[in-house]
Amino acid sequence: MKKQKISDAVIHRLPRYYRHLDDLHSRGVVRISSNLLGSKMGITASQIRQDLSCFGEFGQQGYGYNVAVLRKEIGHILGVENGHRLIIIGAGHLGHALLQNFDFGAVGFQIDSAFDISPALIGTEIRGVTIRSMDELEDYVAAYRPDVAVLTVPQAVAQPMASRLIDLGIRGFWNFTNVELSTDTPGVFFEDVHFVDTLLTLSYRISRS
Amino acid sequence: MKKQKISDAVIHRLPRYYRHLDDLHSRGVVRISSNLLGSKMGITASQIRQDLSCFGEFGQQGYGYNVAVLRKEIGHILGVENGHRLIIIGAGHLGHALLQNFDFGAVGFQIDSAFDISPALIGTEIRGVTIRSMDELEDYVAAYRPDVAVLTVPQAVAQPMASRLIDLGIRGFWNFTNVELSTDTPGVFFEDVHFVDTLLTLSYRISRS
DNA sequence: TAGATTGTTAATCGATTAACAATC
DNA sequence: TAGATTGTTAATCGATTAACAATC
Repeated sequence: MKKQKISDAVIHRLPRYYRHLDDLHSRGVVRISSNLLGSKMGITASQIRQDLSCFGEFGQQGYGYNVAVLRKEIGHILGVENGHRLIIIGAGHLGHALLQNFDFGAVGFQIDSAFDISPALIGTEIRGVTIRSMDELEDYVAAYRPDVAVLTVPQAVAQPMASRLIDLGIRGFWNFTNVELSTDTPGVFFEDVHFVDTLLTLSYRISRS
Repeated sequence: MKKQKISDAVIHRLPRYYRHLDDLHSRGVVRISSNLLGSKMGITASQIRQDLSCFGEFGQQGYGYNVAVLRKEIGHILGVENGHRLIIIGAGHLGHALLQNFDFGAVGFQIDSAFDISPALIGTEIRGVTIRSMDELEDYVAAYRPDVAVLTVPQAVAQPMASRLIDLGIRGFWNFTNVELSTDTPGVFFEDVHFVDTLLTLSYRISRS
């Protein structure tokens, strides 16, 4: 096991490993070799072994990997057991859709609360999550200390809202606003879901084939 | 200008260039050097010039790049002028949110129609787009030949639905199902929006800081 | 034991950065 | 003209793949 800095390339493959192992696990597969997993995922066995070696030794010569064990280990590396707590900022159509469809629990997140400015939404409840007024944000975060904010607000208020939340101690942003956010505060992470970028990539590919 | 194969790394930076140039353009900036654009985007000037050289010569020595021109050129490379046509498969919460919030026109896409199986939705209209029954899919696609399908259906029906659409001639999938799709048909592209993966990446980062 | 498959080191490949002549 | 900045070639860096001894 090397303990050098983990590259972004490796980090971005971890969730994919987790997803595939979860799939194998739920289908009752007990063991898998790097070779088999690689062909299932369309990458080389070498890369899988190289990636995993950044974090430890999870396999066994002549046998391969125990699916349940490896799934658990990668889950641990990703922090799915840490019980991160999350608030949703903006309960419009997208926030609503995430609340309704997305299985936060399956990846170890717990939805604490949602916030919006619309009087029509405040006080209502979606899937057991109460929508609160943005005015309560300061008090709420101070009291319950959530870790992550899901940002689904209009572009114009994205950066000010992020800054406000960072001041309150939020350290992770799942950012759906299509605005690139920034901060001077160290230890704050932005994970952007840029819908536009992926659709443009698709446009590029179908335009030249 | 080199005309070798364009790497994925370059392709994935193109939408980002486009987004930043669009921003500069809308703010009235007329010219920009690779150096300035690089510091705005957090990448090196060298990389920008190297990337652009894959597609042509868009700058001028001693001057830099004309923002409007470069924006248009990259838009052209991405195919935003091609008027791609798109159908939405699954008009649940997520499909609904995309219809309501996402500016397809800004990236050169036109929403043709949406499809669902829910009788409560069929026949209704969202932002001028009619929701049709899935039963009409074959006739509709045969008649209007859309290019791309947005897939927001339950996981269980994702692959069969994709296969059905591929048989009808759909060549691009904007895939929100969290299922990895596949096909034997050449010239079909999948662009996945894996919510789970990005949230897990965020979990990883906040777990070790 | 023999076969299989790991973890790791070395080799290769590709992507990023640096340097600089060309030229606006 | 002099200064600025490109496009491109060369150098460096990092990531992927191959190879193989270790060993279950």
